[in-house]
Amino acid sequence: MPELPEVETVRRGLVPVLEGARIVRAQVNRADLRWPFPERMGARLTGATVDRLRRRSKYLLADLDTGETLIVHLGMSGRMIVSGGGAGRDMLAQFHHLHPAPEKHDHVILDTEAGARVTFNDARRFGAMDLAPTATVEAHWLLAGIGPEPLGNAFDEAHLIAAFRGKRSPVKTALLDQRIVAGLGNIYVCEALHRAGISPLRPAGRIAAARVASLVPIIRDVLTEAIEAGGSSLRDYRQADGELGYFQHRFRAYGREGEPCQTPDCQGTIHRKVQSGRSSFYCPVCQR
DNA sequence: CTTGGGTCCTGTGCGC
DNA sequence: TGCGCACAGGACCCAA
Repeated sequence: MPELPEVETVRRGLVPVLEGARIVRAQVNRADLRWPFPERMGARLTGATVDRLRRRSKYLLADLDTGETLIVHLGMSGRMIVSGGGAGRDMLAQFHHLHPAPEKHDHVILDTEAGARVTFNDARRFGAMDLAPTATVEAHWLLAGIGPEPLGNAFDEAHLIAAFRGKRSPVKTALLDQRIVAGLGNIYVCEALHRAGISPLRPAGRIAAARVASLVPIIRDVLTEAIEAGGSSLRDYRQADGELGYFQHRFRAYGREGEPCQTPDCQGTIHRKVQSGRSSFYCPVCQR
């Protein structure tokens, strides 16, 4: 499920629970997700305090006071469910230190000293967890090749123009390529291309530089709006489960096959076309 | 090197 | 109500 905005929403939901919190129990219910868990993961987490909870692309990074960083990827269906203890939690649950009954696919359960519980649930098991030294975590094989953060300074017009130059693959594919820009997935690529008026089918290297440049602020806007929509309901800790929040009602293209295009003065209809196994939603009239 | 297709896994929703 | 199928927001791996 989660792309950058959802992961960022999850991170913000987890910060009050995990930052500064000591993990007193780590229950690991299976040996792997997409890849094997690191050796003795439960033992290496137990007793550790989370100094900081960061995000890089679609990865959550929990820096521990042990010198290691817990790397978490939610895959397609991963959720972080918060229950029990800590300020702002459900009062009844806080009082009774109650946690919801274990559910199918609850793979990792972390309990904090303050009585909160964070449960990693992932039905499809495309998610991942690993531990790496904090000092070199950016060089971890999962993170090493990832491009600039789209909301950071390194993502700019010059970078995107250079990255697209000579590329024959469709712009849809190029924007999904995490080496070019971090954190975009199928939904926000569809949304950004729709706003930019660029067809997802167009080869990336055959888009005029000015139009490529226009994608930069559009990508920033789409992601920022989605984060704000997720963040607007963060008072409810359940938001930390990574659901799409209210922004899904604001999609203009994604999931709107057959609906009229929302671009002003455009009479087109949103079409769906499968590109390398992924659905692209776009308006063939105003996206060229 | 780039590029496209296959693949991992379970759940859901739809048509019949 | 049951069954089969298409599809789902990611990203690695490999063949060409």
